[in-house]
Amino acid sequence: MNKNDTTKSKILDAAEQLFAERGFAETSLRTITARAKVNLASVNYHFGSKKSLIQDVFDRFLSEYSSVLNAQLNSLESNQSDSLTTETLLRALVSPLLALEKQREQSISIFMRLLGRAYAETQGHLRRHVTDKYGYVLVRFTLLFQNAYPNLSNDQIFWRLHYTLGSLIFTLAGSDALREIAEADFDRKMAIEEVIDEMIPFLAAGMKA
Amino acid sequence: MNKNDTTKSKILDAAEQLFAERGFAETSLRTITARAKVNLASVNYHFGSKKSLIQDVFDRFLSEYSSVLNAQLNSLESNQSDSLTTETLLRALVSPLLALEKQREQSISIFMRLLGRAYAETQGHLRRHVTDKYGYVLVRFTLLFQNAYPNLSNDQIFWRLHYTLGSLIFTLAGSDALREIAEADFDRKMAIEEVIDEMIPFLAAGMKA
DNA sequence: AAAAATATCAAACATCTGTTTGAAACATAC
DNA sequence: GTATGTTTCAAACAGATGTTTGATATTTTT
Repeated sequence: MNKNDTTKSKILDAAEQLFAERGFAETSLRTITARAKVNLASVNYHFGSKKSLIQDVFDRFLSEYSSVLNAQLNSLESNQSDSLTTETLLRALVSPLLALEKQREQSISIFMRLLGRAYAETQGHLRRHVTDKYGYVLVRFTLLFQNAYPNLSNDQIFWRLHYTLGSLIFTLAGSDALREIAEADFDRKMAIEEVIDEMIPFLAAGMKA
Repeated sequence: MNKNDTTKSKILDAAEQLFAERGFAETSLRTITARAKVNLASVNYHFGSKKSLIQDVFDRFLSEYSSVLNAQLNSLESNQSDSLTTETLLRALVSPLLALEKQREQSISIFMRLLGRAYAETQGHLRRHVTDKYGYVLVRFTLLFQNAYPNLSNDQIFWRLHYTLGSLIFTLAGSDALREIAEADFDRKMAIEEVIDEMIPFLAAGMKA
């Protein structure tokens, strides 16, 4: 059987999409199993509980993302001896998302809405799980920026990085809706790549301010 | 009886805080009425339904916010004949939040998490309600920026404004948690005003990029 | 091919959800 | 002070939720 057609991954696919669309609490296991065309009980059989399913959805996405990102940072570090430019670093942050989009044939906004939701779950199990398991990616990124901007203080780097993440997550999470509004106003539907191309100079200018 | 001690406003207060902390679906009417120390049935008596309660929570916050913001923009427009600086406009956007924080003795992050949640509710009744009723504030803001940057195209203004909103909402929504992390790293707890003072140059540089 | 382990299924379970009800308490008007 | 309208309250309601069960089917191992 194809690896993407197992009951387990059919559930993950359906859950990922529905969680991004509606949120965690607003998505029932019955809705998930209906879309995945599997039996209701199979969620608890394969994942144990809804909580674990949510974490597994994030694990699948974040492990794919951070492995591509880490590879990208490795090659950047080895090819360039001196410090990297802001634009290059920001592209390294975003491009794994575009790669994932192509590979999975799924909008970036799905992933970003998931991330945004994890972020909003300030008190929940999810935020702890994500930061425990993938916080090192953010740390690595912080170090690269500290290297690129030796004249900025550490807490300035820290905060500017979060301003940047806010822009990225927020804009990309709403990019589908925003692009529709923009289309109505300006008679042209932008590609997601164009939105990103517009955003990176904006963010780079802020980082350098 | 004090206007803030009515059953209705006790429910609004409790709901506002709980919605921001946990989300809408994750907050039951029983949790709300327990914290507000009122009877369960009083929510449906005073608000009709949970849906209406959610909308009323937003209406209370957004009408207070946008009335202060509009007043601020009015006085800015009348005092300065030529176009306004980015920094001034951004301060006008944020300062009503600081005023609300003082007046209500409640963290800004509560309001911002509420806004972020409304934003995440891409398909729900709430997003429509908010944009229908308060979208004009955003339009007014867009026009001011178009005036300040006549050389930028309209869709550039549109997108940069959304990058800015993303940074603002995301950072301020997580400001409590972020300030705690920053405190552990740098041995100093920043005031929310300091975070904003750091953020405005960042955003202004992006707008001007 | 028999045996063992794994996976699927329909049905039931207990619990929690928003909402409604009808009576009681309270406030206001005449 | 009685009558009228408004608000509070405990209890019940119907429906949805995550989870468990035990039987059946499927796959893997021997």
